[in-house]
Amino acid sequence: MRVTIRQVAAAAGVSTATVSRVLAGTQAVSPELAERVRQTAASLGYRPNVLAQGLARGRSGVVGVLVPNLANPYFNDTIKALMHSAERDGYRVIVADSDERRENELPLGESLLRWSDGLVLVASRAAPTALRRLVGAHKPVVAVNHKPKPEIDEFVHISVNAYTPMRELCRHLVREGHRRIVYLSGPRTSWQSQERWRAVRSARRWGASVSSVPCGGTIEEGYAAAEGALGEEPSAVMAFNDLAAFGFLSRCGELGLRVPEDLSLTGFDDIPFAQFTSPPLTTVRSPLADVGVAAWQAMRRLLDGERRVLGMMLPSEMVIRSSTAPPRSMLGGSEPDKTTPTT
Amino acid sequence: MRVTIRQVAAAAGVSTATVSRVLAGTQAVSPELAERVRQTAASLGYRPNVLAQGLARGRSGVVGVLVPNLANPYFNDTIKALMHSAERDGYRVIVADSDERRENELPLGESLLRWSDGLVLVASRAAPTALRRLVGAHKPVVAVNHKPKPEIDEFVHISVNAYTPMRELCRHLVREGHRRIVYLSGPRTSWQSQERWRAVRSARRWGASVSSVPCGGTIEEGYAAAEGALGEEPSAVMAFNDLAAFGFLSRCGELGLRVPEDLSLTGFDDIPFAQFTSPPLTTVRSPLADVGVAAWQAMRRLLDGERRVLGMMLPSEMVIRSSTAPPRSMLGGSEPDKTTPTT
DNA sequence: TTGTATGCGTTATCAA
DNA sequence: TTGATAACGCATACAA
Repeated sequence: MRVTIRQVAAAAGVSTATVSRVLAGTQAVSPELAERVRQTAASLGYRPNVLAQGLARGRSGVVGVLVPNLANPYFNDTIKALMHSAERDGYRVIVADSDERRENELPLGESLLRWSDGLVLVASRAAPTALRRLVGAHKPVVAVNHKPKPEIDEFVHISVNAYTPMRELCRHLVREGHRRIVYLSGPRTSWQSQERWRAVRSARRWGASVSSVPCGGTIEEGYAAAEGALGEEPSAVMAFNDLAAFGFLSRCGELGLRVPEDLSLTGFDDIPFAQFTSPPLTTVRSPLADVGVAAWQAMRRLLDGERRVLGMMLPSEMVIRSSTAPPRSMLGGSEPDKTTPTT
Repeated sequence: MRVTIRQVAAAAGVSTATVSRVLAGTQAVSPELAERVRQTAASLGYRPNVLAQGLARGRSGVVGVLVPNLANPYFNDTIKALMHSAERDGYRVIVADSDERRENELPLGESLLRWSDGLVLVASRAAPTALRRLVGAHKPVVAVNHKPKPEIDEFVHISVNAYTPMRELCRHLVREGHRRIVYLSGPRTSWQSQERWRAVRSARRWGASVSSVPCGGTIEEGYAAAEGALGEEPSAVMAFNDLAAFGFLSRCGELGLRVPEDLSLTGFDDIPFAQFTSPPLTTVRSPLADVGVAAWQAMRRLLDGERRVLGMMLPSEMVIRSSTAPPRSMLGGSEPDKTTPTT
């Protein structure tokens, strides 16, 4: 059996209470005693039993994180930042993966809450009733990139502002001459996808015709959605995220379509490999790590008992690379915007 | 406060012992009583406190997983499979990320072990002394893709046989006519990288000249290593993994080198996007999910107290796609690159 | 400042 | 089959 606090107390000739106080630093102990306790604890290699600590303290020192899909690089940076932030504060993270199935979220969330002091829901697609039950556990819940629900205001929202940069990106495309834009939509229940589509629709006011094609957020779905989207004969395609854009790009290559010569393409997130595709992807840079850090800070405050913890809307910005360019009609044709002609 | 076993016992008019027995199913209880207990437990929404359970049982129902880098897609599928397998057996997974720094492994591993009943080390680069300390906790340790250490045989190994398919891939390249092969090596302390390089070296017996260029396992490192590797004037480049291959490929595009016309390129792992690059990547398919499942099965057995749990060496296979082709020298013969100059 | 004693919520041992 | 009750290892209110 492992060495317990009792053995340390015995070896140091003090009570278990003193050992506990010294090691947790919760109360003042005379320097000599403290030193002696620390010495013997170290020499015995004593490690407090976290389960017993948790039981006695009423909190486990663990937080749960629920993501739709661990295999999506998009979530990795966020989780990583969250995890490291939590680690620095002495917390451990347990994670679960709902496999993009909203019906998994409630049971998994409840399971996580049994182990943890709080729950971080990333890009949750859970129904309001499910969320209500999760919140009902009376433990802090932080929602990342989740649609704000006025009717359940008991959790803190950390979100990325997708609308503004996405709209800016549309504006950019329109300025370059694109008039026919297709949006490859993400998971149906994804709030972020709705926001991005809302932004794309706004391009109508600049005179573009836009439509939405069901797709998803994976490489495979982007690949599969390509032909349908091309049927709409767009000059620019805006994918829900970089993964879908990448799958789409791959299919374009097979079909002999060149990007950006024949077609402009944009993604979203700016995951690490977005700048390494051929051509490098025009996209929107999501502050992935910042989101993780912000989520932890909010969680930390909630765990510390703060009443009003405010949510955040983090900014993101357009990143123009080489997968977008003026459409062919602009290049050949009647030479509309004469950028070069000096005469 | 949450509802405890005592309240359920009171409401059902039985002892806490009976409630525990019914819900855990550890001992026979008369059907009527059992039913009554179940009813009241359900109606009260009783959930056993996992911390108290863990303390009383002497095990937490949690296993720890330590990976070098959570952001590497390579690990995602493995972790995901491991996690889901563990979930099915009622276990939760806590994960930590060493950020590719071997000095982080010991502290993180020890931290994980405090919470968990066992530890899975994925692609560990820890020093033998560190491993010895981890094993010293007397909890099961499963090592995934770690160099077998004869001197510490107290943990079970689950590995992928990289040597055989990598060698086969070399043979394939040589048969296609490649005589000058460069290997982009992975992390220095990675056993898998050593195995793969050992396989590449074996190409010497087929008459090829091979050399190794320091690189790493990330897109960025593959990108950065490109120019140095090209300096060796190889006709084929074999990257440590798909990520490095992808970075390399990206740089080639910038330098105006076409793959596979000017240069053949291979990866390793067959991560999801390998088939979507342009051109699709020739690589070796690592059974990522299978590794996760096998690691859990081994861990499960160890947790159940089995004495001799055997390790496994999982096979992997070469996947030929379009990033490899016979070198130009084979195509043109004595007419090296007369593609344009007609005169 | 230090020690004593109780509680945290379950499981498991022992009697009945 | 069921019920008291002692662990499990630690934290803390209370006393000294």
